[in-house]
Amino acid sequence: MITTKNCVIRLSRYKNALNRFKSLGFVKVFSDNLADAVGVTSSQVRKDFSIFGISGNKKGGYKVDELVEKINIILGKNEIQQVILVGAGHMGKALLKYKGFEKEGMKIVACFDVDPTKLNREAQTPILSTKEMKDFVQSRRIKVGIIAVPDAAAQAVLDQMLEAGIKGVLNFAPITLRGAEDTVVNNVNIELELENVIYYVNALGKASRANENQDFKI
Amino acid sequence: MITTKNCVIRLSRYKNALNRFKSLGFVKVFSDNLADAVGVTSSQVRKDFSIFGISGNKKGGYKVDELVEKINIILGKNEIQQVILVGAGHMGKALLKYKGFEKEGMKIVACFDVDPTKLNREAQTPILSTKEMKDFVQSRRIKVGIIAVPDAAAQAVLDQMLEAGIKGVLNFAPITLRGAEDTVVNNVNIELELENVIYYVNALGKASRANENQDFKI
DNA sequence: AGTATATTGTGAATAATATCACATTAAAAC
DNA sequence: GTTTTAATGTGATATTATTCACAATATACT
Repeated sequence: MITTKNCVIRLSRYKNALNRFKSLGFVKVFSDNLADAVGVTSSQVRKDFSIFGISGNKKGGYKVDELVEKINIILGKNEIQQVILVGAGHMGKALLKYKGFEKEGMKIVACFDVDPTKLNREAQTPILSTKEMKDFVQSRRIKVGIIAVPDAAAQAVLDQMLEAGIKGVLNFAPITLRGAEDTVVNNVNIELELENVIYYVNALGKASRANENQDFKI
Repeated sequence: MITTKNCVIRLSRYKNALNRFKSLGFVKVFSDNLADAVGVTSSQVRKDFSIFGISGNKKGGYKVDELVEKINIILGKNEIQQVILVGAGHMGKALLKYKGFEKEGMKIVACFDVDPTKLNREAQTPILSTKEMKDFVQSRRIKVGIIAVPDAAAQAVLDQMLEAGIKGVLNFAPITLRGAEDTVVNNVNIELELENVIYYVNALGKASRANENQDFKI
C-alpha cells in the first residue's frame, strides 16, 4: 500500500496550526482560522472534520483543546510511538538529533547501521548493528521504521523491516519502495521535492515571459 | 501558490527509475516497466507522457536515453540549478553534506544562518550571515531556496527570500508557508510524514482486528 | 423573550484525476 | 508479403476530491 490520503495529511496540519493557535492564547477557533493557517478553504476544513466525525459548535467554532485531543486520537498520538531508524549517515544522524519527533510523541528508540565503525551502544539513542534489528523490533513490538540509507540498499532494508514485523515505513531513500498488502510505505524524496520546486519556478518564468494566456495553467 | 501536481512528481519518479534501468543496462523500457518501478498503472504512465507531449514507439516502448533527456528538459534539468539554503542546524548541515542534489544537477551554493558562531566563509559551501543573503541572491540571480530553520523563524525567512527575488522555496520547517501569486512554496514536513505512516499503521491494525469488512477503506 | 447573526455540517454540484478500453501501428513471425 | 502480436496514445468513463450553497442552530443583542 502506498500512503497519502490528503485528508489525513491535512489533519496533521490542522493539529500543528492548532498548537500554534494555542500558544498564542486562542481558546476556540473557527474553520476560517484553520483554513487560513493551512492554506485551504474553510469548507475543506469542515468537510475533513465531517469525514473523521469531528464536530464543533454551531456558531462558537471549535474549542482548541478538545479539537487537538480529537485529532490526536484519530492520528494515534494518544500514546508515545516508538520508531526505529535504519541508516546512520548524514540524514540518519540529523534525524537522530532532530527534536521535533519527541515533541510530537514519536521517539526514535534505536538506530541501526551495517557499518561497524558507526555503532555506538552507549549513545542516548543507541546505534546498533542491523543484524540485531529483528530481535530488537520483535521484543519491543515496534511497528514503525524510518529508512535513511542509500537507494541501492533501501529495498533490502525494507524487506528486513517487514520480516521483523514492522508495518509502516517512512522511506527517505530516493527510490519508490512498496510493501505488502497490510503494510504502509511513505516515500519522501527530498531531491524530488526540490526538483518539483524548480519545475514550477521554470513554469512560472515561462508563463510570465509568454505574457499571453497559455494552456499550461498551474 | 502551493505546489504538488502529481504528474510532475511522477515525472521525477520515472526519471529516477529510468536511471536505475539504465545502470542495469536497459536500452528501452515499456510503460509497464516504469509502472512497476514507480508503483502506478501503465496507463497512468502513458497518460502522463501524453500530458507532457512525450511519445514512444508503438511496440518498441521508449528508448531510455531519449526518454531521460526529454524528462530532464521538462523538469528544467538541462542546466545546473543553483540553490541557497537558510538554516545551518542539524537539518541544514545534513542537507549540505547530502550528495544527492549534485548528482541531480542541483547545487547548494551557499548557506545562511543568523547565528554568528555557525558562520564559515571558507567552507566548501560557505555559511554566511543571513544579512548577506539578499545581495548574494541578487548578484547571482538565484531563484530557488531551501528553508531549514525552526518553525517560528520560517515565515520571516520566507519573506526575506521572496524580497531577495527567490521564486521557489522548499520548506522543511513544520509550518505551512505560502508565497505570493508568482512564487512556489513546497512544504515538506517530516514529522507529519511520520505521523501519516503511524495513522495508517493504526488503521491497518484496526482493520485486521475488526476482521469483518468495514466502511473505512484505505 | 424574541430577533438577528455567525458559524457549523453536509448533501449536491463541480472539478480534477485516474482508469478503461480500444483503435492504431510498428515490429516480429510465418 | 501477409498475418499476428505487442505495444503506444488517447477519447470515454469512472472515481475521487473539492467547492458551493444553504438548512440548522447556538450565541449575542435588543
